Amino acid sequence: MLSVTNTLSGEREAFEPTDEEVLLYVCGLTVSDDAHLGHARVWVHADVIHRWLEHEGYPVRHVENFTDVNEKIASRIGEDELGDSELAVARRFIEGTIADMRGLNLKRATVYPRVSEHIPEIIALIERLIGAGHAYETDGSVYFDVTSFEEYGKLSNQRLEDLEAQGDPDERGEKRHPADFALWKAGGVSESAIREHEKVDHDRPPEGETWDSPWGEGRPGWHIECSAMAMTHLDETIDIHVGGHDLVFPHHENEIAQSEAATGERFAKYWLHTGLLETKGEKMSSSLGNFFTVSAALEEFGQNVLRSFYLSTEYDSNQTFSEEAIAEAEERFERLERAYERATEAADSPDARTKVEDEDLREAVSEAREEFTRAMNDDFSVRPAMAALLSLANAVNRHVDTHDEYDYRGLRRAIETVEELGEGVFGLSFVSEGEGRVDIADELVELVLRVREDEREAGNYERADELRDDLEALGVTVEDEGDGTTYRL
RNA sequence: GCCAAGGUGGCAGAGUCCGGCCUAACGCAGCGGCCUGCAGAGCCGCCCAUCGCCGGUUCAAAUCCGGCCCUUGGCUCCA
Repeated sequence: MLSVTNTLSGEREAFEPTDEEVLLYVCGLTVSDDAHLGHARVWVHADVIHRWLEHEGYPVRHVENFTDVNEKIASRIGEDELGDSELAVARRFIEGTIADMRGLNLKRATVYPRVSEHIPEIIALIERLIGAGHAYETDGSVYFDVTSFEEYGKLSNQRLEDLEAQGDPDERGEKRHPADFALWKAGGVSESAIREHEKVDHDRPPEGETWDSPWGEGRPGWHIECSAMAMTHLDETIDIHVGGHDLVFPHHENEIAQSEAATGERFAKYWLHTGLLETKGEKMSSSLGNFFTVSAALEEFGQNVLRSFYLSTEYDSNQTFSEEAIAEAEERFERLERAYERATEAADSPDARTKVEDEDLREAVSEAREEFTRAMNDDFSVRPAMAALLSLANAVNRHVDTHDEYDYRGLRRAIETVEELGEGVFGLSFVSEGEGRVDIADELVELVLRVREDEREAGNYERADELRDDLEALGVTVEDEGDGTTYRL
């Protein structure tokens, strides 16, 4: 039923996990800075994929790594209050990232492995590669020999000759082939990381971590960690590997090479790559400095609006971040939320009858479920799935608008559908955020509304409108209905 | 230069794999009506699309084939 677009084949393929449990690996963050909205885009889409798989009855084992050993992290040692060691700096950003993830209402991964805690596994994998003749040691560093893996380039459709031609001879150093990549790097952090470090005011040298290995003191290369951690926490063959499009080459290409060279097994069955987030035609990235951090965005827009924003484009397309796009995402979410609230209120009201049956409403519910399922099974097509929920919202509104007595069962089905799909699969939540404060706020708002009602009854509409405007300025939207006044925080 | 993805209404964005239900979804913006003291929300309706360009296949193409133009991403740390 479910089909996914596999970067490896470039085609849509039927999804068939190896075992009952789906093994999902998400290429996580290098924690050298606060996470930005581009990272969150991957998280939310991976989260929806995870949720949909579970909804369809697949148990999911979800592994998402934190890269806590990296030159960039080391270069920030001693900066501000970040910490006085590479791992301390990393820990500080991991904490922030976990908070961001919670703020976005992501389902927890099964494991969040860290590179620094998998050095023995990494070393073992490198030894295995050397033993199999796929890697060589020079001066305490170990490189993967790309010419030893005949399928090298199969993910990104690169040919070794092309890669060789474009390689800068000066950068080749001790590598046999320009595309060879480091599995293990001798010594501490590089010169460039030290220079980067010295640009800022520091009181300590950028002493990155080093570990003992059969080749002497050193640090793991960038790509090997993912292979080692995926194999440790999942298996030698995983089902789904998710990551940003910018990782296809060289990162994922190298992961395939080193993993498959070592095990002789296919590393990942399905490679899913998420599109990048852009601002004004440029990708959002730490190095370009054009980013919006997740925590700032959560503060400003809230988790529902952000999720709604990400869900307005398919996972594999690029998306542009703009104020207008956020505003539209907010409208979409609120349209759904209002309908949900209306349905709840109508179902709970005395006008709801179990003997009333509105065929249109009930049909709309089953159509929405069918369409949502069809869309999600078609490579997680989130946008048409959202359209299905919005069509259901329309049917709910129409039902409530045109009936004096409500179809209780029909409304319940609509509510359950929105809860199951909108909340359960899309991870939206149709309750006011910050519920803790709502209790007293509610009473205060109601108090003001009673005053306003008196003014209205007395015909003092000017005064009533003033009160409404003042409430609006505080973030409370007041709406008069035929049978009373409602408000939203 | 090499590799990949994409060009659909004012905006955004499905549909393209499996040609016809596409007279092109959902939404935002705009316009009209209903409702309403007004506004908002909601409902109903409308406006806006030679589906990048050229050629081909076909009874039939946004969808298939060929060529061209343009945009974005990767080839260096990157989600």
